[in-house]
Amino acid sequence: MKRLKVSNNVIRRLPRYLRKLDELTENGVSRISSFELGHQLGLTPSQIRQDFSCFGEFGQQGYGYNVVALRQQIAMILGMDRGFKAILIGVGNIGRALMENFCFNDWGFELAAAFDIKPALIGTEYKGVPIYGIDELESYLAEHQISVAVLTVPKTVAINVTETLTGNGIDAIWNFTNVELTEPNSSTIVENVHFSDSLLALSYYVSERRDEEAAKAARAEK
Amino acid sequence: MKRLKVSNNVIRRLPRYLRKLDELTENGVSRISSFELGHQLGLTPSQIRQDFSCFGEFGQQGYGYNVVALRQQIAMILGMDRGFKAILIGVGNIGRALMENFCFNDWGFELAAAFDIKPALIGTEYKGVPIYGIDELESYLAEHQISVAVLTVPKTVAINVTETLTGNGIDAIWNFTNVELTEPNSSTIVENVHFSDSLLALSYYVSERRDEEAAKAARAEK
DNA sequence: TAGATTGTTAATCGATTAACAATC
DNA sequence: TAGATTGTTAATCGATTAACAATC
Repeated sequence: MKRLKVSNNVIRRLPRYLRKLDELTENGVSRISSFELGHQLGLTPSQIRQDFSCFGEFGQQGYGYNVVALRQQIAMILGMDRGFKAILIGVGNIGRALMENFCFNDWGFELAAAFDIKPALIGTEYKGVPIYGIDELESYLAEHQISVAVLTVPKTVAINVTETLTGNGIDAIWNFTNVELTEPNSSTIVENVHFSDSLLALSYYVSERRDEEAAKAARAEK
Repeated sequence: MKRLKVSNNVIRRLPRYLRKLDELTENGVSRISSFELGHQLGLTPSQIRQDFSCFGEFGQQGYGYNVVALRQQIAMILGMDRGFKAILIGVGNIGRALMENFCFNDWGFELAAAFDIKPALIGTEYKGVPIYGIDELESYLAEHQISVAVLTVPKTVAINVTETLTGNGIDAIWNFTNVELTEPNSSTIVENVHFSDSLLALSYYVSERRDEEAAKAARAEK
């Protein structure tokens, strides 16, 4: 029953497998080998089999993997069947964009409530989700079993709100602010979505390519 | 002059260093050792010195690193001083949220234009950025030197738009759609922002913790 | 049965950590 | 000068890849 700790690298690949399997299902593919799956994802067949073997035996020799069954296993591993509840803090632009476009249900989450400080928003609903005042947050958390807080507040209040969240039984924070919340002391799980980090990595690779091209051109001129 | 290829892991840490250094500057800290920087970021001093040494010698024995100077070096490594231009495709909720909230300039980018298919938007401006029709995209790319396309279109048209982009000299795509664009054939740089992958990783870690707690409780009961 | 493909063990490769001489 | 801390080389650790017996 006791499973060896699975490395973060493996965990980060699981959602990609899930998306690919969904895509295969959509296209009517019902079985796939580690060779073909690896090819489509840019991974080696070995790695794929190693990854899966962290959690059990999902394939069949000589056949491969059943796409639907494998998808379901991975969904379970990721906890998509647990009905985790989430709340969203900060109904600004990013908050609204998430409420409108991101389908929490598709990934096994229920967005139960949102919180903001703006009086005009409090008491209203947005996309079927009730919006409460930020001062009601503490009592709300006491009365409801909430796992995840989606943090979409302005930078300036992020630390403050985080303290309220961690102090009142939130398991994890999905952090969209630019603030680094990963404190060494806290036991709260933090998942950062730092747009800027992503863009800067892109920027590096574009720069690198430009330099390579420039070097090539310089060599050609001589 | 020729630098050994730097690993992706190192590149992904650079933006974190940058943010931390900005925070230190804000707090009036002007010098820092690899020991202290590592402590604040949850990394070993060794790793930090190794990372920097991929790009040069930025510290001083017995002193540490000058926060402002180091920040500037990292910014250059990431290409933040190159004035890369970007365009945004798809002025929906996510697109608008980015245009409103994400400060491209802060990270060295200029958002030069946006494109959409909706007639009501075409010809207007949003946050100072002109919006053109999607049919003008090809001629626009021919006339302007654009490095990066921010892809915030609906899933259904993502592939189509991508082909236009890659076929007309775009270096990189910052992909906010749920579609996996990393084609094995294309040479375009793709940086994916998959919200769902991030949330599912979070979901896994919450599940794991819940299981641990349940196991603990079960043991205590015996 | 023969061919295909798994799950797993062993080998390789790469990334992180430790150690230390150099030097501010 | 003495203490601190770098940059770098060597040692360790972990992740990926290769190989292959098991078996559908």
